[in-house]
Amino acid sequence: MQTVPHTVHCNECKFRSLLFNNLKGEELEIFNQNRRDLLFKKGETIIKESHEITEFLYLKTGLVKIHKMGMDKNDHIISIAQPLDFVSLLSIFSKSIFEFSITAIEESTVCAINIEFLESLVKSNGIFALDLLNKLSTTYDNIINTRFMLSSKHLRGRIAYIILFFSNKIYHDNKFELPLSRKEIGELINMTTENVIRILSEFRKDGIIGIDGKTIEIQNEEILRKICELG
Amino acid sequence: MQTVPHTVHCNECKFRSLLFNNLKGEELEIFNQNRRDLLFKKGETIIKESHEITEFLYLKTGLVKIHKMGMDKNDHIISIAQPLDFVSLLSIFSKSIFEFSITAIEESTVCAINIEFLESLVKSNGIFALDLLNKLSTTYDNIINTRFMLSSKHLRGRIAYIILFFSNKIYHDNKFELPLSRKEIGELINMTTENVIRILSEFRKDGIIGIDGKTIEIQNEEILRKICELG
DNA sequence: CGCGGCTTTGATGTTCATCAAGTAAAGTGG
DNA sequence: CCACTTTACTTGATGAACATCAAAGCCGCG
Repeated sequence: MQTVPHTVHCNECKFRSLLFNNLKGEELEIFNQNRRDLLFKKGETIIKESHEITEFLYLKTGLVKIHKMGMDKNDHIISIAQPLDFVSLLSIFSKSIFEFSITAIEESTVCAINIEFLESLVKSNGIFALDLLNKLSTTYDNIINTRFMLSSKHLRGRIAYIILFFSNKIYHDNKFELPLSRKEIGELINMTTENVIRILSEFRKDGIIGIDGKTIEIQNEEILRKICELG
Repeated sequence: MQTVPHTVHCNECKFRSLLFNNLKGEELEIFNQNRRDLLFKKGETIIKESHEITEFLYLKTGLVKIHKMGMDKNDHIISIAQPLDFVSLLSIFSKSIFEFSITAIEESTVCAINIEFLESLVKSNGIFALDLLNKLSTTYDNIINTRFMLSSKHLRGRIAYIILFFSNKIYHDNKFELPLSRKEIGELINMTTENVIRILSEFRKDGIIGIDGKTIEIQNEEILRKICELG
């Protein structure tokens, strides 16, 4: 991790519209003084579960995984987050320690805001509070709905889902490089590494996708969608 | 469903300490005018998913299930909520329609507050907003953590968990009446009705629990805990 | 009284995890 | 830079966990 100089004042930040649009003048000035920018390389830990919460972080560029160690001592990935998802919002207002770990799966930059300052802002600016409630609720709903949907699918459906997820939601391209290892994909959609590989190979043999190492190319999105929906 | 007369003014409400402790005098008076009490019998629908959100509801007495229809056209129970869990808080700030259904599984009374009034309160009272954020975050965290834990357990572990859940968290008694059918238990912990029955019988044969219709009595909590933790 | 829903048990088959074993790739130290 | 270790990837064989199917008893309700 590396602290980087503020490239832009909050005034000019393109993420301002996200949540901080209602902050004006002096408020935004103080805001700018209570934040710092951080840079994480691929694989670096951004937040470690059970550590104390002192800052609220949000992702400006990159890609991260939200994960947690299960009782089986294996790691489980709860969600993948990209910019505009408010990654560390989770559990920030409910506990004094983080419930989840967050790790960069691509080089990521993060804006960190002092948590006490954020709380004082909620108290003094009602519209900001409402925006925050809205964003928080949406983030959680998405996680619950996704896990809910995945849990009623078979292996093939889950693999299809995750390929479509990276293609449509993250990279917006039929061809992309998987940011996760086969093992991590298993941790994300609840299956063994062997079966991740097996089903990817199966899809390749059936001409649904092309595989070259970590590069995936969707060759038949129609079928992939059907497998995702029915499987 | 039945609208019942206000039994007590918000001033005297024992649930005030939950969330509304910071409302004083006039604020609380207006609050009292913007709410109504509702009574639901066992089995009645409190909230239907995809319906418009006009009120924020919270449970004063009884027990409810939060559930949702899956793509498999089967119902899935996401969580069981009792008084002090803020049932309809979920998705209230993120969408204009409910994401989930809520159904009474025991006779329940609910306090309903106009949603626009609640929003105006968030805007004008920062401490109330912070309390709400806190409660919302806790509610969601609990759901995610519970589902997370259940998903890594085998059938026996899940059944053990649910028996302990009702015994320790809901009824505070070794002997209790299940508020759910075998089918609903399956919907809650993701297994078929037949397997719910099979494993309950197994536990009975092993002398871990006693079963008489819907009445369950825990006979060996030690073992049940071990099955829950290891299974 | 009979119908539908809930419960129970057994038999069967599918899905998936585990085990084993080998290849490829990627880091590590001399 | 090359031997060495480790980590990631891949495929097949086996068995366990679990869903599905079938059949029958039970109970509440119109």
